[in-house]
Amino acid sequence: MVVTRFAPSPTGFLHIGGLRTALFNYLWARRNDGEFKLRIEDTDMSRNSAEATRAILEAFEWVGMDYDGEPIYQSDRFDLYRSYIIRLLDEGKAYYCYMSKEELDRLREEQMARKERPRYDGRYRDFTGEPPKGIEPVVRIKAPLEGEIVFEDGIKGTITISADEVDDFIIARSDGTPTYNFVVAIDDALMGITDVIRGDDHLYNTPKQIVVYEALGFKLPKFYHVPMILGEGGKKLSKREGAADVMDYKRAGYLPEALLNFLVRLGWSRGDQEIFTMEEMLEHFDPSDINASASQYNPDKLLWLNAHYIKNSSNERLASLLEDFGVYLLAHDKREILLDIFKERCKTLKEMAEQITEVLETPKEYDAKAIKKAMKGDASEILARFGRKLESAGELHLPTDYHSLLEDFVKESQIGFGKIGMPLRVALTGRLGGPDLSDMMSIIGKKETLQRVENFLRHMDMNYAS
RNA sequence: GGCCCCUUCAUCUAGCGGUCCAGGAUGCAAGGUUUUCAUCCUUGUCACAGGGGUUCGAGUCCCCUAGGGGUCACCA
Repeated sequence: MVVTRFAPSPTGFLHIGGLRTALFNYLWARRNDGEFKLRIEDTDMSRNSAEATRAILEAFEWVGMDYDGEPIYQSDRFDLYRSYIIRLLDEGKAYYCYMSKEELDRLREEQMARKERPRYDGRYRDFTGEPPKGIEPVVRIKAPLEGEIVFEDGIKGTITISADEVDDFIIARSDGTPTYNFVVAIDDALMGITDVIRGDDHLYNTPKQIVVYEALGFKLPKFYHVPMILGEGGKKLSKREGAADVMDYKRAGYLPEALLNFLVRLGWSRGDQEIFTMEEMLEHFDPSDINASASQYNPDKLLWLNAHYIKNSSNERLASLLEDFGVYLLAHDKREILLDIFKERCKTLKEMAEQITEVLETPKEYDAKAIKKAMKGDASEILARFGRKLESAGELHLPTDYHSLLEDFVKESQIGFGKIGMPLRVALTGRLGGPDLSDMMSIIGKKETLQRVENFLRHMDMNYAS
């Protein structure tokens, strides 16, 4: 049985690095019919917030990842941690250290002055005398004095760290509260976590946690330290790149499956495959295939994937998603045409909403450059003539109806398509570019088309009359 | 700075000693399709960080150098 966990500290929103780690854990657990658990690391009472926890849960819900059981809050488990501290104290595997913060600071300064690594010197490790008065002691665990701490990392291979890199670190503060490396080891062991997949910024915590595991006689899980996601240029991921809230991606019009697909391919691959459905990820993901080197955030690829998933979404889903962006299409009679057209051309839902709105609304202004290009010579006249033809035509509904009308017009007038195409385009949207003219006319209807032609001709008269 | 980890196109990556004059994808460029823009299709551009070994043979193994990242709390 594989049991994994995601263990964020609720100090802010969930960013994509965290989401990727969560995804890896989720996939590996689900692939093995195991369990994926959530643990909130809130031992530092001054820094955590309930709001942050809610934000993390919200992000999970958006991308569709579920976890087993209820989230575990470390703040609920202080008594448990306390009992293990007492046990280690009783067994002589941990001890009270009466060194004050000031003394410790002084020691560190001296060590740094001597160009040594700041490190607790173990002065209370075997202390048996009378403890100094007026000091609330911390509890330190006895780390090995010599030798090496060696463990197998499923991604990076054998990691060897010299014992003198690991000092007798504090497991309980002077106020009695337990510290991070201690509680992580206990919780992982007690929760039955078999595979720890986490960011490689935790690589150096692992030997410390191993000290705890061994002192308590717990079985070690497998460790996988996933390289970080770097920003563009190979530097730390910045807020405007991917360090922002995962929910910002929703607000920017990304589909959750696009984000997940993007993230799973950052550091992991399967041959040449780029597109992965959740089912395919579930079928193939293995943390031991994760690359040992860091990867960079690549917004272009995310956009490409998002465009791909938009194209392959049902119109019904898109219509309902678009409501978050102020576009209400569920009851629109030309909904299918509209969505068929725009899902082919947009990279985000937000962009789609903007472009749909542009077509649905009468242009408020006309691009001067477009006019210059489209309205040469007798363009106004041609457009007016097209208007009259449209008016006198009968009932028109489908894009093909409008298309034949346009074709007839071009033939009768003995002009190229561009002669009417460009002016009509500016009349309809205010600029050059955009969807097929027949499609647009069909969507907005005959009446609105005529109205826009008329509006535009009036605009030309008023501003460009010669 | 000490320690640990990493190093294939601009970017994500394939490659697990010969099948690699290094493959795919994104980006970029050109062409085609289209009434325009976008999509789409085709083609092209672009890499084994450097230097030593090991080996009949190295992108693949080892060492060194350089570069990058991480970490050194009574934070998590």
